[in-house]
Amino acid sequence: MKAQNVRIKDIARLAGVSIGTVDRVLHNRGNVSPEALIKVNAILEQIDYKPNLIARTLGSNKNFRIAVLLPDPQVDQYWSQAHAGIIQSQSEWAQYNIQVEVHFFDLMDKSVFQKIAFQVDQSKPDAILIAPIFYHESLPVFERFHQSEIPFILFNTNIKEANPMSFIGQDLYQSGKVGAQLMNIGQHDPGTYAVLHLDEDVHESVHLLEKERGFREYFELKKLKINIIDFILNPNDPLFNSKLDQLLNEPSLRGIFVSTSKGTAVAASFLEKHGKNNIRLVGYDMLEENLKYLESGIIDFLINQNPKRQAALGVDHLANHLMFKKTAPANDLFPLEVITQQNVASYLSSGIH
Amino acid sequence: MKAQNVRIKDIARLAGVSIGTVDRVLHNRGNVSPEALIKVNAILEQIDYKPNLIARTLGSNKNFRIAVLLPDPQVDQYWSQAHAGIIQSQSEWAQYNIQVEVHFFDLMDKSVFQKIAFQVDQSKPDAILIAPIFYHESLPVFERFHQSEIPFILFNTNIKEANPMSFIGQDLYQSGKVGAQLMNIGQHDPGTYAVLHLDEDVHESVHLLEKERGFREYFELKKLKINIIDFILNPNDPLFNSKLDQLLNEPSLRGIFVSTSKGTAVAASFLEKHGKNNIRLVGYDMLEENLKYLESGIIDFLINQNPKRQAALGVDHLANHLMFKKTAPANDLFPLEVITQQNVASYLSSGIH
DNA sequence: TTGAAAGCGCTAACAT
DNA sequence: ATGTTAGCGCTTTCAA
Repeated sequence: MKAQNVRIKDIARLAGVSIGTVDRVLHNRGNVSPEALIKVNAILEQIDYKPNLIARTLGSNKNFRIAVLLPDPQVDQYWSQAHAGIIQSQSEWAQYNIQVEVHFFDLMDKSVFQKIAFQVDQSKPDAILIAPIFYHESLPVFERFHQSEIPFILFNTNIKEANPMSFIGQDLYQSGKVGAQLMNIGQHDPGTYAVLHLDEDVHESVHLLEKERGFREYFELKKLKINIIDFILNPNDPLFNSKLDQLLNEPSLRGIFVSTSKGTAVAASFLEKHGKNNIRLVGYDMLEENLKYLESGIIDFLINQNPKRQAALGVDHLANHLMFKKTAPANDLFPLEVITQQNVASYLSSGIH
Repeated sequence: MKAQNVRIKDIARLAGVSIGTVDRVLHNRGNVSPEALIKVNAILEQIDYKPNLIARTLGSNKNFRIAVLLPDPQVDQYWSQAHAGIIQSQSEWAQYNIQVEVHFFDLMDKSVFQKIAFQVDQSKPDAILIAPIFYHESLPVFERFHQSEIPFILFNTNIKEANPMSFIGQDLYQSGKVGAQLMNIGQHDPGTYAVLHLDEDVHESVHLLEKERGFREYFELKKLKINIIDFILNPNDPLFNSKLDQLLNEPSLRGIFVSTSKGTAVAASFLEKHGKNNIRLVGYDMLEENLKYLESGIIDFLINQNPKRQAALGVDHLANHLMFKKTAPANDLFPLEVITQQNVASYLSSGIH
């Protein structure tokens, strides 16, 4: 029942000053004479002082607000998984008097995004976690955050110009290379491969193309001469069905790589409809529909972006920053998890996901 | 700066008793009159009291000791990764006055294991984390732990009879099925597959055979008629080399599944020596040597058991149990992570691993 | 059986 | 500029 750490009180005694002075030195609060400063610093250099964070938290009895800006989880399961991550960390940090408030914006309405973001800024939260889906609309938002000196973390989508506290997400280029490798395993004869960007909007297209770049580069580096065709398709396009049908009738087609989570199930449904069992399908994320097609063998691989953990970690980083002054990594790049029929259950049951 | 939770003080005021009495009721410490009990419980039922764990920790200024029993990390990189996980959580919990002490035992010497385990038991730690490599030698150890009423968690190796607080690790049967699937992807013609259990000792053989069972079952369920041969080999066996050479000369050999992390590199070196590039190799864990062979393409897939996180999580569960009375899950089954040439970097760089 | 009070280590307001 | 003191919410001891 001992092995005590050094306390402020001890430092004060050793330096021959009061605990108030030590506290001032430790936090650079000023109002301390050069002599006192020297005495205290002398002790601090000899001794390994680790502040008791528990006591600090209790003593300073602070309340923090973390605002989260998230696409509406009602519309998209990917974002509802992210939301689940927020909910989780919300309850974890409640005991530290950190309030996590979520603000949704419509994936289809860019103007609303800015409006909400500015409102959030005006409400002066202590920190912000944001999924900046809309590139152009985000830039002025980041500008505001910086003006208001509110620390913020990006997740899911990286925007270099944002200059955030940190980014949480995956390396999309490398992600595309993983997709290509999964496509290539055990495929011996050359053929045609399709890269599909299926999305209602092109707002994410920059990022999606990054995946395609990785995908293509893989085959180039391996010096594999194959035929790659790409499509940027809006499922609401009247020509959508005919275009996909046409693609599937291509006899040399060996595999399809879909860059979006929602699009993965769409592509799978087409493969199923056409009864194409020998075309490899690689897509993204553990959405319910995707899991169904993984189970039935239509989808061969899913690359898991783990939105839940991304979101939860975002809140954690911010909370640790506010509460314990811990610095978050500038880039928290997530592993590129490969999900198959055989390991999917282990991912679903593990508490981490 | 508000949104306060209910405090003990509030409950005391509402119930018309002192905070001491409320505390006694909350912790069933007795010495409470029926009338007081009723009054306090009445309030507790109306109100959602969530104790401030920070304050509790500080108030009850306790010291806990967690003992970890681990194979010597000097000998085996797998265990040095586990050790790294311990080190990490050690520093995280230090601020809570929780001391994590590690005790190593020799992988080659079962008798030492028991001796050390009994010593640990006698030193009366508050909780124990143990990797029970030796099945028979472990049973009496668990017996002692139960007698001493020391809560303990198993990791890496599950022993049903141990009746521990929880087990942390992977589902080995399912792990074997993943191995089989990775072996099977894109393999069209039937052939011969080898399952290799390469280990200095047979102490883990029960568990290794569980992997083999999953491996075989995969092909049976898929109704794929292939030829599977298995070897239990000790690398120190004088016949070891010739046996492996013989295997590699089998022309119908399509793939090798190695059930141990160390054995994976051994098998890889043989494949390299024989210049066999078209034999698929699936093994375990991100040991340095394995990563080298993954890089060069000799190893096709690694299944990651994530010893570091297993160990760290073990300490976390115990610490949360002691500190915050949180109950750990009875089984914390880890995802069966698939590592390839293209996603290995993302695993290495992600802070989680 | 009960209430009062000291203390955990730190912060922050308040005298001096 | 410096020391003192009153909290933060809880545990634990000590009188009553």
